[in-house]
Amino acid sequence: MELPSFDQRVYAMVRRIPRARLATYGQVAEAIGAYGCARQVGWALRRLPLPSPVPWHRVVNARGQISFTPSREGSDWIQRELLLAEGIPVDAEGRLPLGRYLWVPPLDPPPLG
DNA sequence: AGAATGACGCTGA
DNA sequence: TTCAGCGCCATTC
Repeated sequence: MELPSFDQRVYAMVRRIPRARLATYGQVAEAIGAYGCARQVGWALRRLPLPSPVPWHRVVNARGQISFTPSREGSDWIQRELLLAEGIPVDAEGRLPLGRYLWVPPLDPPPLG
């Protein structure tokens, strides 16, 4: 068996974000045991072929804002549309009420209860 | 190998 | 609250 790659772990974790909930890059990184690797999470999502079953649009930055950049070639605006479709209000600058929709990541399994 | 880049995050002004 | 600066680290050149 081959250990899951970093990308695979990111995708598996993002898949666990429920509909109409939001997570930050840092949150996802920490949840897969890669604290401090928020940027790598962004790259992993960037490599995701679209469309995808992975709810990548539910991941935003810690400032509660969609990360807009030309390098995304429009996926940032698609992200805004997908979030609106889930009922999450997003203003023209990509800002959203992160606190009200923040996802609670699964905690590390305790050693023995 | 060394430098630049970036879908990030925290701190201080 | 907004903004600049710095730390971060895999990827890319």
